[in-house]
Amino acid sequence: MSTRNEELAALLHQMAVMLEILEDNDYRARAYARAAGVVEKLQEDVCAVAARGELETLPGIGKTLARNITTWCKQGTFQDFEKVKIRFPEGLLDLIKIPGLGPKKIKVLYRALGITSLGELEYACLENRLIDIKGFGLKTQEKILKGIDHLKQFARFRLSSEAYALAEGFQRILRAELPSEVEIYLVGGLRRFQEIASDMDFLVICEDINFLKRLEDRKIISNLKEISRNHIMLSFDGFHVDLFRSRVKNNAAPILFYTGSKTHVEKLIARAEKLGLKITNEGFLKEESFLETPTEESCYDLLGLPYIPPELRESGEEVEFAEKGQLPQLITEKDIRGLFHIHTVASDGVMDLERVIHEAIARGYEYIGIADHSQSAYYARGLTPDRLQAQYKEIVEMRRKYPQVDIYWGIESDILPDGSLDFPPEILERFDFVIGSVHSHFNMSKAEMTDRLIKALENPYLTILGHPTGRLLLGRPPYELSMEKLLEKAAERGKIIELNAHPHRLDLDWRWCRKAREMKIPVSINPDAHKPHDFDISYGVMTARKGWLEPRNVWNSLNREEMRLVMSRKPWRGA
DNA sequence: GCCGTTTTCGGCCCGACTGTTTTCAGTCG
Repeated sequence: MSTRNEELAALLHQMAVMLEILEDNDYRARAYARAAGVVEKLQEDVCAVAARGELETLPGIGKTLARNITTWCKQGTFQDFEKVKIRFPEGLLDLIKIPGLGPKKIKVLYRALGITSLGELEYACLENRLIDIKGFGLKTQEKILKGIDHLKQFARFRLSSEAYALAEGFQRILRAELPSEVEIYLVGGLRRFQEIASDMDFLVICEDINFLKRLEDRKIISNLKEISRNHIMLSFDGFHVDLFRSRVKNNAAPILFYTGSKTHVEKLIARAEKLGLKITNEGFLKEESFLETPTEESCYDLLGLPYIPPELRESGEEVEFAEKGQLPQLITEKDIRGLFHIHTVASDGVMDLERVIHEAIARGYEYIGIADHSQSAYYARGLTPDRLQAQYKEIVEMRRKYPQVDIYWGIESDILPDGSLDFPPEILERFDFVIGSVHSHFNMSKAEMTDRLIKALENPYLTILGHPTGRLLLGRPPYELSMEKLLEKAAERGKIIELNAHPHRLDLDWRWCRKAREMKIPVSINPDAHKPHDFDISYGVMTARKGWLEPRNVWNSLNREEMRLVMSRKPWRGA
């Protein structure tokens, strides 16, 4: 599936939302939504199908959609879309981000109150204008206000994946603009791999900063502000940028200084003092003269410390570990030998089983674990027992066809509100592994949710606890639970905890990874893959690194033979 | 807008929860 399919799917989806709000025929909207899903799941390039004139053979795509898609392939848009877009107030789409507001309610707000943006909606709420509308009330109004507040609070934040993409784009532009000898470095929290970012920091080593004015004139950047001689603020693509400047070439001290964290640097400064050294944002000084610090390694070397990777530079504790020579040997992507938690078209993935296998082989993995949704996850076409049987047959066939990779058969089983898994033991027993995940009933009390998950961990068939906190970064807060109690139970029962590598989740949080490591609970870095791109687990690995994890702490760093052995013994089932 | 026929139009994915109602519509996973 190409990105072109994703692009078209996004456009069709937007069309569906706009139609649902503007028009009264929901089914026209639904047809576009359905088509979006079909295009997204399509295994080949949609425009190749269009070129063959075979679009109408796809389910949910008739004459009109076939014509529109064909036009889109040639022109990047189609007339029906443009017509609707002209009639649709731009700011209205933002409203869908507010929890509890769907197309129906937005339609009412638009028609009854003429609301077309978040700002207008907030104002209407503050004037109590929502409570009189049919279907709305005080609670809804308060919930909306809370949602707007939440959005505003997080509006300046980006997922790390998005922030890195922006940082790369910004660096590319600077490189094109600047003479080749100018050095540009990403520093700050983003370099230390925080899971969400409110800004990005760069260090530029150069004399002349007039290039920034030129970029502002060309509207590539905006809000240019000189805070001090060596600190400039600006906006790039709506994202806040702090640009620090240094003039000394081949000097890594400012890189270290601006990468932080503040606590980390303070610890280094304190250590330097004891050694008769001084650290500033300009360099390392001994008796008022600068020392050579061409690399960060040389900086740490002057302090008698081994190199500390940026992602570890947080609380300052890492400096003490470095002093004792006890820094972790951090996991790398190369250490990951196989992937679990992969969805296929059998539930809500877009890849068929064979496509998944090709992807895994192409990426050099030694084993994979298929885990589609279970029967309760109706919205995700969760597998029923009879469909499981069909999948098993397919797995057996693929094992024969692709002996170069080990294929494990698993399930992502819903953890039901009472803590039970979604299939009886006689079915669960047949899987090589079982991931248990919460997908519904999030609003339980802390005690209830903890009990629910503990009961799931007590189930002998559960192998991995999936996305343990359920958080969606910048989207949904984690559910209330006692992570300490969960980890204790996991340790007691030999269970594995997932580190969901999806950039929206990164769950287990890196702060808990360290705890899991201390408790010797294996962490599995899982892609939760629904499409080929999701096989990229780099953000999961970075989270693991930030959580001090070493290869020995990570379950899927086991090699093929080691994994075979574990799978044959299934220690999580107990004695 | 699509589909499957009862060929020319009516029906179109589940279930729990919430907040609104006073029996249900909208949202969410």
